[in-house]
Amino acid sequence: MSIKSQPSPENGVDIPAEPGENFIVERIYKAVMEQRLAPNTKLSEARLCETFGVGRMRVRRALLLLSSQGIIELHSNRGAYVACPDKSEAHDVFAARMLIEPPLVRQLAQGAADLNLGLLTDHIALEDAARKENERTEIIRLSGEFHSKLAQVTGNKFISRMMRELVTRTSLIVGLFGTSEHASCPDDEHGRILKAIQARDPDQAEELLVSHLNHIQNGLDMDTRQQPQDDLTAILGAG
Amino acid sequence: MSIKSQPSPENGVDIPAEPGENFIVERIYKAVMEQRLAPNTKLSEARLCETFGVGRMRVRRALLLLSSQGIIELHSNRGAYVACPDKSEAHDVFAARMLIEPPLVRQLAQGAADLNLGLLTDHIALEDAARKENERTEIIRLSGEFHSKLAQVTGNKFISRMMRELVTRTSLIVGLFGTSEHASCPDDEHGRILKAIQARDPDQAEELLVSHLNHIQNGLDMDTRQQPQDDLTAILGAG
DNA sequence: GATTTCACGATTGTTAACAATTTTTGTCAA
DNA sequence: TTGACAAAAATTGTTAACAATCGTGAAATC
Repeated sequence: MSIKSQPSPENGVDIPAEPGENFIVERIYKAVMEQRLAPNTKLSEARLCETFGVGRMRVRRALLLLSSQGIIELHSNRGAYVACPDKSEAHDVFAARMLIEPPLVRQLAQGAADLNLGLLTDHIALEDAARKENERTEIIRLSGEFHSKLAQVTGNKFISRMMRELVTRTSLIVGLFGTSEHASCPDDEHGRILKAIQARDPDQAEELLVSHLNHIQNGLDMDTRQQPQDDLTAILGAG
Repeated sequence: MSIKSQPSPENGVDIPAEPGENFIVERIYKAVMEQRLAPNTKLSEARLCETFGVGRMRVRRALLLLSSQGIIELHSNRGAYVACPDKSEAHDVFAARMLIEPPLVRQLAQGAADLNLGLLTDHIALEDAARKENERTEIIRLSGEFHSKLAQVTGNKFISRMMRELVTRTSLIVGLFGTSEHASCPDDEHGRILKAIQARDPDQAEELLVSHLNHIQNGLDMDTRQQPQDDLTAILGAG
């Protein structure tokens, strides 16, 4: 909301003078998306204050926003913890995605010519590059972002928000229950979905997407869990 | 989040000792849903403080939450205003609903037998009653809530949240651009949709829903606007 | 040795005063 | 009357001190 958080031009150093709450939200959001912040990790106010060099008010506002997005959970008098979806929530997330994404890609495949599919082709390129370089966190983040960008090309901000939330949640779930390393988004399925969209083939696009989502689900084992991280500054400071 | 906001048992009076931020959020949310709070109405902190008998902190937290749900907008140093969707946003809302709701009712019509459709039948009864009594605000609110409840019967909290947000936004839009009085949700279309669901007829359910949404859209005139309300205490105090 | 109790430290929740900004009001001149 | 300008009032943003709560660990008791 406020504009102060931008790095001011007269500021010689690269460090922004005053990170706004949006900055903090984005930083934590990104860390969660890249699975650098494990579920159940505690986010203490004091820690975040010194990490971002900000007063407690900003941190608290950021935490409230994050909790309203379901990224963290606030326990009264006990602090903020990275959300830790259970089996039932995981089921709901995939059910919601199965409901929304098929008609979404179908619509894209039928879509008007003025759709900016370049966003997606560029993204696939990024994914390929990251896979070649074997950059784990980058691969994970881009894997999720592809689905967000599917929504973005509709240009509809509500659809984008919904998908963003579902994808974030999925990232938490995969981090919690994922088994094999490549489970997040196998091979080049994204590329094939995009090709089906470009070929204006709604049926195939939908089919590819559905089996893609199934692959992700099948890579989950609902009985294994990770333990919480703890060195926040290292995790949030650089990213 | 906190539990304090419940009216305590030992409290003889009906007035809750300390309304939590959830209470404030719900109250304002409801006022918006019933179109008692017009778009662009200013919600000043001091006003809300005395209306709810609460400190400024609670009010600010509530406003932040409401803004994250898109119900109000926060302008830096200028305060909070009830969201005022423009033509483009209105288009996006209906596009999003057209994407989500058809597969949703389709799924309900195909749905497992354990779905709690009683929630919907009860709701239709309430709508009929309100229509008979000619209670304007009640009719408006129930009209929107029907669609929220469609999502609720899936038992999926993500789908419910999405629909709730879209329905709220729709209420703002209808309030802003709606022309005729009965435009909100014509006749007994909800009842017929429910019947199609009960009859396990996905095609008809979807068709009825799509035409229903079209009716709502057709009742809008994107060139007329209402002016802001101002007596907050009267509006929020009783509802 | 195990369990309960209590007190301390650490963390979160709240309040009130202060600072900064915007909006309004009043004045003066054209 | 209208417009610009300046002071004042009202409103929002921020900070820091204070209060309340929770977790931990030591001491005491069984």
